[in-house]
Amino acid sequence: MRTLAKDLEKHVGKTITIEGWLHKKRLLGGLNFINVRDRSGLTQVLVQDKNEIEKLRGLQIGSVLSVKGELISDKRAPGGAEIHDPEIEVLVPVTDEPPIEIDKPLQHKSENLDTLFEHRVVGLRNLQERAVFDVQATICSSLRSFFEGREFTEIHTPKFLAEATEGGAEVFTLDYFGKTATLAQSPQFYKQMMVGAFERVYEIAPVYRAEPSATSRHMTEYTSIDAELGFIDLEDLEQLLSDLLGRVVDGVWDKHEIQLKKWNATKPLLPPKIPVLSLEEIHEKYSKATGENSVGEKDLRPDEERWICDYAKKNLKSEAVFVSEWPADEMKFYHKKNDKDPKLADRIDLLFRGVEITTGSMRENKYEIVLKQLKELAKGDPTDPGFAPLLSAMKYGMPPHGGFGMGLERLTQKIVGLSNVKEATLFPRDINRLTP
RNA sequence: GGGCUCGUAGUGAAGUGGUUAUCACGCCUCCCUGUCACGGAGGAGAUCGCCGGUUCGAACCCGGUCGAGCCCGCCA
Repeated sequence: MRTLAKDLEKHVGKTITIEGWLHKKRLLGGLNFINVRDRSGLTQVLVQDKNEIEKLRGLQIGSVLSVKGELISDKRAPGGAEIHDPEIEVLVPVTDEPPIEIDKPLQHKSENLDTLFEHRVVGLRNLQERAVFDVQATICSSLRSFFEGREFTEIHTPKFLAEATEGGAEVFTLDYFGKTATLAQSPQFYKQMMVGAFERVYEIAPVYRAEPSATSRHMTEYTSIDAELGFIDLEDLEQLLSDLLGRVVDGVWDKHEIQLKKWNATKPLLPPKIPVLSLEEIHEKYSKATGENSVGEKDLRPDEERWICDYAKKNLKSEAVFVSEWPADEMKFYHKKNDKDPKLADRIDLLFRGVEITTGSMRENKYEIVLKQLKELAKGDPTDPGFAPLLSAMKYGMPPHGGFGMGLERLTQKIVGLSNVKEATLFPRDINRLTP
């Protein structure tokens, strides 16, 4: 019967067996300490018997062990208890030195990220590396519980698509039994169509972008958190996102506070309602403060995104900020124009700690208008099998609806405080990397 | 797609023209009875990314090439 590191306190005084990976050796001569890692943490073992310590000679960190012995309470031991007089069985000996250190924090300098990713398989055994993905898993479970609590249905949409796309981002094309298929750059059309069936849907799944972007915030494959819901307006969407981000941050800090401290992460300042600033308002503030003139530009510069987040943290007590009032002539065909000012689109971007993590919008739900916008804005053919199903959903009754897409890795990156989105990605894919 | 920067033991770094290429971590051997970034002594490990050029002499200067990073554009 195997005991896990997290359950040690229940077994003090008993003989137990632990199984896991050799994580650290500290050989002092007569007294020798080894740490064994399992899924729940580390267990310290005190080895004094020369024959037992001899079994570990030449064994590298990562060797798989089974250790049987008496669990003794001792306040000098990390965790308050340790195994004494062990009988060690080496299940899998490892003799090759690991290519990357796994028993102390790794450096994350940007120049050396390549090494980190090249040896990801072994590097993730490092507890501090792994913590990033424990946090990411909690982000996902918090999201699922948030969405379930609000009666969203989780859906799974296809990633192979016919050629027509929403425009904007570049798409990958591939041979599909003689036809050309594309990889989904977002579940946009599908989640909208499913509002007609479920009213509220969400999906957490990979999307693919063929943009030749080599930056610290772009990848060719990333995980998109997509949600779409009917019978709402733009303010409802803002409040939903405010609640969601707050819930995720609370969930993560409740569960991983100790690990986050090791990353020097601080809990983000987030008010119950994230402040909203218009695009033009931000341009004006930025231009006035920096002397760089961005007034009239149809998007935010990366530097502007960083600047306005600093501004919001200092002046609005929020490390997230919504950007509203985007120009309608730059919008996607499925976006909805503002009722009062048709020069504007009902779109909001969510900036968090200097980077855009979300784009959300109200969608045009009237069949004739979507049809018109498709032709004019996307130069799309309504009979194209890529567009026809969406139009069909509109034709047969779609309520006012809206939704958003959020980058899971960017969110993880900003919560942990990493400088490159790839550090928050298990096996990153970018224009230069397809392995491991 | 444009611009800038960087490739030196397994890992991270120092070395800006002079012949045995330096340091730290890791690894190996020995010593060490409370370690927890253990400590001490010794040792192994590098055709200085690759190709060519300049030079009496190149890790260092020049050209090319391959690889990587950052910024911009674009996006989540």
